[in-house]
Amino acid sequence: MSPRRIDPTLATALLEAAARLLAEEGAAGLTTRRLAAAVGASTTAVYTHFGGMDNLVRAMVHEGFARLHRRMSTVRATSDAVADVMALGYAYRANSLDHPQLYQVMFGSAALGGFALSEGDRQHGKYTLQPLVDAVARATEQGRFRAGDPLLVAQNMWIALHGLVSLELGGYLIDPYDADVCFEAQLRSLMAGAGDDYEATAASLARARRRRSPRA
Amino acid sequence: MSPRRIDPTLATALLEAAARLLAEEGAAGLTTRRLAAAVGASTTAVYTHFGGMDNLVRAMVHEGFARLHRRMSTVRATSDAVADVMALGYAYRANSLDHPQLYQVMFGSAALGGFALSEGDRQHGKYTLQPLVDAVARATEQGRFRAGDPLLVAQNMWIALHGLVSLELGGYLIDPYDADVCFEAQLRSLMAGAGDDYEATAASLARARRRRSPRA
DNA sequence: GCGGTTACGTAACAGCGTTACTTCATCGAA
DNA sequence: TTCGATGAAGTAACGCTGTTACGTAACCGC
Repeated sequence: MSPRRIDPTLATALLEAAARLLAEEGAAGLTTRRLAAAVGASTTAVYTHFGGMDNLVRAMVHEGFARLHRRMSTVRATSDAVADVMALGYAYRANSLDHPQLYQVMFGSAALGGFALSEGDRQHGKYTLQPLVDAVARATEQGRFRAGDPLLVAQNMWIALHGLVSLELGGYLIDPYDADVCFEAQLRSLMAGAGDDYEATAASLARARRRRSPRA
Repeated sequence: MSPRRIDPTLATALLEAAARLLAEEGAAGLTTRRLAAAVGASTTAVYTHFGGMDNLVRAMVHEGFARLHRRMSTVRATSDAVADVMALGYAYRANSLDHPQLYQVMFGSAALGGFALSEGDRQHGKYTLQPLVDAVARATEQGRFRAGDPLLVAQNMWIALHGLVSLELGGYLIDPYDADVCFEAQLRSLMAGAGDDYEATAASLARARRRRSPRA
């Protein structure tokens, strides 16, 4: 086949095709050859533009973190900071469920060609967590959470949220209690663990639930 | 090479070699050919004994769950049920850190040839959680935890623990707070979230810490 | 118009899981 | 004691993977 001079940037086409392949067929379906076929190019395109499959995956992961951050940023601060924290939890989980395969790649739950996050990638993840840290700080100022470092509290909430999403996506939550039940129970437990009054959390949870974004 | 009639059971030799390969070189190092070379056999040995790579992995995962259950079962019930719960948390994390690669395979954090847990495998995981459910039930009876279904409470604790271990093994917990700090902070938060008095938890945590098993 | 750079395709290499097909050792029965 | 069956092992191949050496064609600055 003769060389083609069609796409303005084959790189973006590759990224879009990779995202589609990953979403539709999972990590196993994302191969250089299928990628090349999807954009009508050769497998070497991946190497000229990204230097290898792992760098392409890294670019996708960066985009995933950016989207997660965008999604978290849509949660506005209100006078009920605890509701804000839980609204962020809803946003986090909703984003993960909208892009399950990408989430599993982002957090290592799907090995993709020996891909591993670099130090810089982790800084990206830290940045993503910032809206939650802010909300926790405000909840602490409002006296709902007991005194403590908002970063540590937020990190522990994120850890628990990740555990839930990770096990939910892996299909480990079945039993009598499915992921929805576990999620709301965990939100209440997390707020109580941070110092909020158990009953006060219930009212905030109702507010947070009303603020759920309809779709990504 | 002529056929060999050496091993009493090549199946167990394969499993042992697989465990060693996985532990020493990670999921990427566990291939049929390297496995065959490790036991001095051909790749077809995997198929005659396990019917495929994924079934061999499944056998390893079952062994991993069994070992986790054994480890959890070494935590004895005491008069301080909250300390028991946290001691189980220590045991869970210690077992995971002793077998990090296996843990990541067990919970899907390392794709191994399209391996996926079956319904029966999940029942196995449920069985593993039982010691924690019992401890939570006793903490509830002792009035330390607020009234609620021990299974749901235990499941949420497990979810949070998995989140921590998963992110720790993936190298996501750096920052000012490393995994050790996050772990103990999370234990306190979890107990408080379940209804325990925040200060009472501190004393129980000290007891649980003293009970840590030295090694696997 | 021309030379250098860059982007791309072709073809190949090594390695992967998997699977016919063959060989050989063992065991039970006549 | 010999014979047939069973089953476990090896050999070789298929199709797939990521990756790379090499050739070629298009673009860009002069």
